[in-house]
Amino acid sequence: MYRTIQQSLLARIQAILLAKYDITLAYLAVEQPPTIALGELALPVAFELAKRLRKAPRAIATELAAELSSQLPEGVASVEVAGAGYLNIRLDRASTVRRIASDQHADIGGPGFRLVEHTSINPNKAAHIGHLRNAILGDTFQRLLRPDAYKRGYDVGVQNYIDNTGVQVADVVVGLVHLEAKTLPSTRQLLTELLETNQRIDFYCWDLYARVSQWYTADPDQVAARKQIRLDTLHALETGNNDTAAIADLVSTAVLRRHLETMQRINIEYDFLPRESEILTLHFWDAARALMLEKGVLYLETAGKNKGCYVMRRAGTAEEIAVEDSSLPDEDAKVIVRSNGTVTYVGKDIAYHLWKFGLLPGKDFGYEKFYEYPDHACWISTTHGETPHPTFGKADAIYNVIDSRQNDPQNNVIAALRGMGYTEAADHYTHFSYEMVALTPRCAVELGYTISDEDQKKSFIEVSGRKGFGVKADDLLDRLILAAKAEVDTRHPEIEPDERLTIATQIAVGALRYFMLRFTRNTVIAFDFKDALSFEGETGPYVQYAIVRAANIFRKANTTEVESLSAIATLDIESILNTEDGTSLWETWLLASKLTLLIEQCIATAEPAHLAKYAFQLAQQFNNFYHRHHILNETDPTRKTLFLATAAIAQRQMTRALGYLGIEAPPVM
RNA sequence: GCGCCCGUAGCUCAGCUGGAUAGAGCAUUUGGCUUCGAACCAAAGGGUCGGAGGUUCGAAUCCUUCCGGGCGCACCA
Repeated sequence: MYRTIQQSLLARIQAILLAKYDITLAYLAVEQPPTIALGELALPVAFELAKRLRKAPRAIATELAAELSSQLPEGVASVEVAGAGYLNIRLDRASTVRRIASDQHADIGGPGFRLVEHTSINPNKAAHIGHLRNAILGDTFQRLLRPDAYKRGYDVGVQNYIDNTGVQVADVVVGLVHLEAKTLPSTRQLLTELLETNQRIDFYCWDLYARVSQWYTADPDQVAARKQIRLDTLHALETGNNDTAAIADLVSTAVLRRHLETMQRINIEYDFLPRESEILTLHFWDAARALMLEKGVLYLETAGKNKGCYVMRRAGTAEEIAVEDSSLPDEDAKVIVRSNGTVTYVGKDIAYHLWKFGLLPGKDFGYEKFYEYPDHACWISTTHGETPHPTFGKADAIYNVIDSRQNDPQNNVIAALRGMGYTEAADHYTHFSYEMVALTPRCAVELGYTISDEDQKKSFIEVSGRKGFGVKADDLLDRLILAAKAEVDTRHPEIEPDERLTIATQIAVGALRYFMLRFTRNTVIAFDFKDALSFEGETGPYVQYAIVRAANIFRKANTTEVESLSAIATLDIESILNTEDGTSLWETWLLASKLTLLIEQCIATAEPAHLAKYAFQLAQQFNNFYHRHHILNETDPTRKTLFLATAAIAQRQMTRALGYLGIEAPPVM
């Protein structure tokens, strides 16, 4: 509702500016005054115009106020000039509250297919907390975009890229074959055994991957030979149709399945899993290469250190330097095809992204169902595939949730698209970048790792799959559930154990998802169990608890949220809202009405943290209200009805906000 | 050396495309459960917004420069 009022107000101001001064502003700032006593909205537009109109800001503001007052937009009670020239807007509290109660709000959405890629864990080890941040960011963003009961939304596809033929998978295959002496049949047997004994294959690989990484360099005499084994294994995976590739496929598919299970525990689902193996075998690169050559982005280097390679001008380098005005080779160019004819990672990524935008002529994946969720299936790429199948490429906009260390490669892909003339695609390519999750030295010690004196002094230490150094996602979740379960057990011994576990899980997921979302994307998270396991203060459970409290009120009052909200339609709430006491109620309504605004902001800035903050603030506001007014004991019937409606609106919007964060509200806790 | 990011209260972080008196959580101190559940609320202390210039009516926010820290800069993925 707040957004609706903002929009109509801005439209009026623009109309006035045009009519009175013949001015059109591309952007009009709206803020909220520092205190509600000054009003609900503030426009600093008079400052902006002061120079252009050669007038004092206050004089301009006075003129604008007069124009606005002659015909106030709906819901606006008064306009006044304040400070050095602010235009402060006061809303009609009662009518606005009624509109909020009837759930009027601006819509969000539009045409076009948007592709969100997130998670993309190498299928060679267990997911860790860094992967959790990625997946939670991506999933939350996807929820903000997707159509739902609250908004029209956008058509969205969620995909999780699987690098099943890369070095990381090759490494565990080397481990299985050369450290564990596994063959294809015995690998198959191992998988069955692990499954039957309820062991996690991804955990098994976690240790094996760390072991094999050390093994490569453990014996100085063997370094060259072992490096060769690694390369041969990688080559076998890329070629396919051999036992080594079959082992890789078995293991990576089993690990992938585990990743999907882990993510499902925290309410994350996918639509499609494109795999690198299909990008190779379906020859996406060949089509991309032809296109890049045709567009002149890719060229054969004939001199210098990159002689014999196909290269591309690196992102960010000035165009003047690169053009062939000088006979000197561009030494800084990015190699796309090596002198031995094989394609690099960035080359494959360019092909893949051409496909995402539907720009790769004659190429598409085969598709088959891979994993069933309660209300939809997740598809995976294959060479042949089933028909019919959904369409996943041909996106109008894409969001790649990839950590900031991949900044340069991502920019190279964008530069390639732009260089090929696909400016639309390049403009709608968002690298949804975020900083890593590291461990505090204290946390590392707590986990039993020995750390150097140098690391001890740092504020955080980077995790490393190669060293087996990190916190596994499932382990963290298990610990969170255990801690939440202990609380629920003592608070609610009367509830059935199964239900207590369900509630504990909801709380654990709430704590985890909120923890990952409360930091803005470019903040490095220094992970510590003490903070992550907290259920108090600025946490997910704090918001969940506020919702539970509200729900308890309706249970005891023997009414519902919907009834309470409709009950105020015919009541005289003006007299209450316009008192000093009513101001705190009004502030709760005002904040509750900002949900749409926040969602729009999060989408525009690709920053879900704002919504997490909002959910917390709303819960704080509600808790304050809860303590100030004892709702069920209220004797004045009008006041009681308004109190109930206030609790209802807070509950409704908190529940919605948490929903977008992927957090459920437990019935009790 | 080049590129990107960060530096705000004791600690961890917000600060909405520049706006009115810089805010939260944790920690510390104090007060509040016979009430709709205290996973809560209220209050207090705590700030040269890394330093210095500049732009502006106005700067934590934009520009320049310096200091400190992180991450990238492969014919690896």
